[in-house]
This record gives sequence, structure tokens and C-alpha cells, in this order.
Amino acid sequence: MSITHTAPRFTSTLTSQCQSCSLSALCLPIALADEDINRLDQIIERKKPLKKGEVLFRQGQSFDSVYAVRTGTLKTFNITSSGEEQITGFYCPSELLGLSGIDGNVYPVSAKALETTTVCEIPFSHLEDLSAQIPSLKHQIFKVMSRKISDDQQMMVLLGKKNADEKVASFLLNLSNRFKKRGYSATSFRLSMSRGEIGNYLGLAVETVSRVITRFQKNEMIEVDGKEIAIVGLTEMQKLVGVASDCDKIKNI
Amino acid sequence: MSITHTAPRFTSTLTSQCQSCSLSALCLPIALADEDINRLDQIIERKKPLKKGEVLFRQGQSFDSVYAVRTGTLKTFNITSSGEEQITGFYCPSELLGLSGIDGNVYPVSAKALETTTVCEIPFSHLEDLSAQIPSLKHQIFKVMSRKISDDQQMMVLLGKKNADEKVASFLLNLSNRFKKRGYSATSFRLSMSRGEIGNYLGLAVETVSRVITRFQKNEMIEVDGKEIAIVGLTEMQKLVGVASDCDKIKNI
DNA sequence: CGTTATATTGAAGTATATCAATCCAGGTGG
DNA sequence: CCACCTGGATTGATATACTTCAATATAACG
Repeated sequence: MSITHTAPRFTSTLTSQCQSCSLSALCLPIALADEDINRLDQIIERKKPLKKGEVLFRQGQSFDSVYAVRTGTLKTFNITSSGEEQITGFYCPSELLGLSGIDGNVYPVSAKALETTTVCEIPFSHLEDLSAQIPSLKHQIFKVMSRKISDDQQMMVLLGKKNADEKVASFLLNLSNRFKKRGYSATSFRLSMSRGEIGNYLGLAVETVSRVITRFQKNEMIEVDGKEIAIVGLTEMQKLVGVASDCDKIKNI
Repeated sequence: MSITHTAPRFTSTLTSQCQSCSLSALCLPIALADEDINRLDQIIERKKPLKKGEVLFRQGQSFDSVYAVRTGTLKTFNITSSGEEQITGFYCPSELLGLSGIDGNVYPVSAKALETTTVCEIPFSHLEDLSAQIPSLKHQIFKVMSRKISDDQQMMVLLGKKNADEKVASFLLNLSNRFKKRGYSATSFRLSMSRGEIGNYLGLAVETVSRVITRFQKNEMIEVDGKEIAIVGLTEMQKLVGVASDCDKIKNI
């Protein structure tokens, strides 16, 4: 056996393939035929778990793979010229990260695990080859990237127009929706990121996040125990961030 | 000739094809072989110019095309639940817009011309078909989308971490770079958007934008005459926004 | 050439940041 | 097992950058 530069692979004793993965309905395999899932499966490398604080890829490092989160959570972040960290996203199971590296062949952000985290590594050149053969896979990649663009634009609206209360509420509801989508409780979950990381992401000071959270508790919108959080006033919170139906929005244009 | 629901097409007297278009080196045709450019060319519809204020597509409208700007400028924007407009981007010649509609089959933003503007309409289903036959075209689309994602992330950093001076300076330098890339002056150009639109985009009040601009004039970083602007202290401005070399950034991670 | 939108400038108000002081939880070592 | 330590979280007091309100000034436009 020859020595390589690549990290050791983690091979589960079970068949940890896309087929049997509980996330297949949310992740890239969505909308693929069984045989196509198998082909996708073959290019994916399941890596050994990252411990909290470990880096998956680093800003400036040459791009070669995108990653799907299997368990745990990661954050992506930039280092600004003044040396501060700016978090650009949190990634939960089934979500894809690293896509922003395609353009420059370099990751423009770093990715770090917020807790013990496992990911599937998808070498991009292989994915691109395969996408030429499987139109629905290509379409799926377009969709994931498109989704990312519109999500990021929503985030800009949040950062540019909303006040502290609305920012925190939007953040919690966004997490809620993501948990819900993959079958977990929409109203009771654990925040894997610190208050500081939330503040950083939302463009707020830690203290402000803390104050908003205690205020929400007093208003009985949420119940908090450290990182555990329960949304008890979901509709009230939705009203706060202005969850309007599409109709409502469109009529105002 | 049968009546159709589509808007009338504008056919230039000259052969206004991708081949002869001055933007081909920046726009989608980049990296395509001549014969492939012709195939791309055939699916593109050159539309008649939009007048200032006209809408190219509307938030909520069903998605079927992406657009490349040929001349002029557009803005994309969201209407928030409270009815305010939030501008999510400005688009200059050679830039592609509409990509965020792929995921939901609906445009999540509206696009409006800031001045007389011409665009090339690229029906997405055709583009997707063609991209299956031309790998370099597919790769190019991935790159454009990836680029958009990392640009938007930079924008988040700006909105989340920067003060008014840094925001305005970043905005001006960003425009400067875009003009430069397509052969125009990097230091002297015309702002096609109003102060209000700049403020909206940057998450600042109009008055703040105005004040920052006059301050920059007093500091002799810029010279302004209405919408005409000249950057006279380019390096100083770069210092202000912290244009760090990649090395500088990476060492701090 | 008047009328309306856009831009500028000043004064006052406010949301959020910053500074500072506990408080608390989780992990470590005696 | 408990005391200790360290980083995160909370809370209060103060500072400030930006917004908002208001009053011109200027440019755009029919």
C-alpha cells in the first residue's frame, strides 16, 4: 500500500451509501434514478468525522471538492483585512458547501466544524463529468446553486434592512424551517453555534443577541436553556419578521 | 404570421451576434469554440431596448430565461413584507441576471432598468440542453453562479461588518473594477443609480450616502459632479476598505 | 419655465456598540 | 468528588454612528 497525501477515509461498517442515507431525499440524489444514485455514490468519499473546531477547508486553499453535511454543523467564514472573522453561513445535514470555490478554483471562505461533524466529499471534477451524463443531476446542481443565490439575497435584505429583533427572529425561524424540512421538531432544537457566532453572522454584537434573546423570553416567544431553545410563540415570531405570503409581497411591487 | 404572446424582438441592422459582440470575452461565450458560440447564439433572443424604469421581470413571475446585459444598467430588488424595496444588485453590460429563479421556477426578485438598457434573453431550458452538449458552456454557467455566490458573500461581509465610509468606498471600488474589466476607465465613470438606490443597496440612509460622498470630496479622494464621479485617491480608498492581498488575509486565519 | 424628483446640509433622536462587571457551565487536575 | 479555572453568557451604564426629521438647493423633465 502506497503512502498518499490524502486524509484517511472513514468507511462505515454499514453500507453508508447514498441509497440508504436518510438524507437522500434532501441532498443531491434527489430526483435521481436508482442507477444514477449509484453512479453518484461511487464518486463520493465519506470522510472520517471532524471534531469540533477542525477545519474542513481553508480560505485560499485550492478548490477541488464540494461537501455534503451528513451529521453535525459547520460554519463558513471570511477573514477581513482587519483580521476579524465574518461568518457567511451555517451548514446543517444534507446541505452542500464549497460551491463558491468553483469560480476561482480556490475556496473564498474557510469551513470549520461547530461540533463533531461528518461530511461526504464530492470531487468536483468527477461531479461535473457525471453531470454531463445525467441531466437531472446537472439540473439539481443548478438548482442548489440557484437556491444558494436567492438565500444569500434574503440574507442581504436581513442585514441591510432589519433591526436586531427581526434579525434574531429571522435567524431562529430559518433554523426552525431547516430542522423541520428534515423531520426534526420545528419548535424545539439545539443551537450548535455560540451567541457570539450568531451575532457575528447577523451583524450584531454578542451583547445585543443576548439581550434580544432574553427579551424574547420575557415576551414568551421562546424558552431557552443554554443552547437548547423552544419556540413557543411561532406565529407571533413570524409576524415579527413579516412572513408575508407571496401574494402579499407581489401586490406591493 | 401568427400572433404570439411574446414581446416583439429587436433585430439590429448589423449582425448583432455573440461573435461580433464586444462583450463576448466577458459574457457567457468566453472559453467557447467558434462553432459553439454560434450554437449559443441561435438560442439567444435580442430584445428591444428597455426604457428607464421598465421592468424586465417581476418578483413572483414564472422563471424561464436568464438575461445578459448588453448596454445600460439594471437593478434587482425585493419587496419586503412591510412594502419597502430592498435592492439586491446592480447589473452592468456582460453580466448575467435571473439565475436565482432556477431553483423555484419563479423569479425571487424583480429587475428594472436604471437607464435605457438592452439585454439578450437566454431561455433557460435551451441553455440547459445546450450545456449538456457543450461541456465548457456548462462549466461556464457553474462558474458564473459560483462567482455570484462568492460576490454575494462579500456583500454580506460589507453589510454586516463595515461602517458607512467603508460601505460607500467598497461600492465605488467595486464599480470601478467592473468598468475597468470591460475596458472603461477605472477612475472616472457615471453612476447610473441614484443616491437613494446606493443607500438602499448598502443599508444606509440617503442622507448618510450624501454625507459620505461630500466627506470623500473634502478629503480629496473623489471628485463629483452630479452622477459623474472621478476617483482621484484610488490607493487611499483601497486602504480605507482594506484591500489586502490574499496572503495578508490568509495569515490571519 | 414651472413642477417635481433628487440631492445636500443641519439638528435632534435612537438603536446598537462598546466598556465593564458579574454570572454560569463545562472541563481539568488535585 | 470538589475546587479551580476558563470561555461563554448575561446584565448594566455609557458612547456613538447612523437615522430621522426638516429645511433648502439643485437637477431633471414635461
